[in-house]
Amino acid sequence: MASPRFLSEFCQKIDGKGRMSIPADFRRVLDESDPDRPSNKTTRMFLIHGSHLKDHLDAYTPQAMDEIMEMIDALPRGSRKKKTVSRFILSKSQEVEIDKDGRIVMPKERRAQLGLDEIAGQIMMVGMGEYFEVWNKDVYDAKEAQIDASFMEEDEDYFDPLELLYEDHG
Amino acid sequence: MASPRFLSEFCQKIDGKGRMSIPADFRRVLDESDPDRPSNKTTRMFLIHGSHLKDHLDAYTPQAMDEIMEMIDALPRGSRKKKTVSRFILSKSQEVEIDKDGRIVMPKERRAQLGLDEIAGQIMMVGMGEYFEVWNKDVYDAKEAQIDASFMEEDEDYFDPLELLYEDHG
DNA sequence: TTGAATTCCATGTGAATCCATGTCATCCAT
DNA sequence: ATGGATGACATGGATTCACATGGAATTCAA
Repeated sequence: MASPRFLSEFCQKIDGKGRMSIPADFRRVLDESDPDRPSNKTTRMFLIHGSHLKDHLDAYTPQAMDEIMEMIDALPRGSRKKKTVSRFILSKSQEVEIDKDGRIVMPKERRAQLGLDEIAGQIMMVGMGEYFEVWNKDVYDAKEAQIDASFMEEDEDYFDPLELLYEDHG
Repeated sequence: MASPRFLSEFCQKIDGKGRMSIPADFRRVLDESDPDRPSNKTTRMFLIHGSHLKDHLDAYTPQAMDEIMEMIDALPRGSRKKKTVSRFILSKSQEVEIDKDGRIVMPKERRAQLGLDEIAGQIMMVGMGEYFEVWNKDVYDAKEAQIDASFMEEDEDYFDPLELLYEDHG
């Protein structure tokens, strides 16, 4: 993957109709990752909400989603593995379009899942390189505090995630 | 790493809008580390602010950041390690551009984090070889005094950091 | 026909850009 | 050596523009 990556975090509002802006930085990544998209077509992305993700969604570029789907295709028909992956990924994915104002409409069921049903709230979008995560901001804040705490107590006074890249096993 | 390194410390002002000059010495390192950058594009750098850094930021060249990101790319999709590193590094990184006056705008949340919200203050930039650190000057001064003191008491009357380079395990 | 979803337009805020000033070191000519 | 010119660099102000977001208008579906 030499394409641009999703970096940083962005907090956006979601209104009662489920409309939310995709951060301009993320939009650029989505656009650039789909270079031969005809100019009359809008930018698209894929939302995954398999139960393994629990309390958030993953958002992928069409390109990355293609790669994943091709890897699934390559698994033998009828295999348990293929069925499991298909169940968790394919059946739990949906495509959404970005309108000319840079917004998507979050599907109703997703809003309910994130605890945003019928109310306007705050969405946190979290860059994870090849994809980004979509969270209810309140949930994310809590989760993050919890993760930070666990790493900090584990490693006492010193912890640097870069060191993980040089460990043998993980 | 054969590229030029970030050396020395520099103190600069940051204004109410978050604008701050990157020291000319550091700018040269950034420029030289990105030799095939098209001349129409401005110099860039990456700021990392993961919670492991606590009270400061790390600033990387695009080149160094690419190396890190490629190591992350190489990890398998869905693996715990990839997710952990992505969460601590990628979601806590942002690209900033250096304008033609040699300045960046420090993002608002970073200013808040460093305790520079809404006020003009002093920034300390500290060369660390491959990257440099960005501190609120007041915080840095305090921290440095504290670090110096701790090493001196720990090792009584003798301490030389160069010796660390020859220890077996660290 | 009525509610829901989609498209279009309006606007305020913050970011990017342009221009101007001041300061300091270096170089050159006197 | 001295004084002045030159240029690099840091920094301040002002203007322009992009973006997020709210609301209205229009289309679609039941």
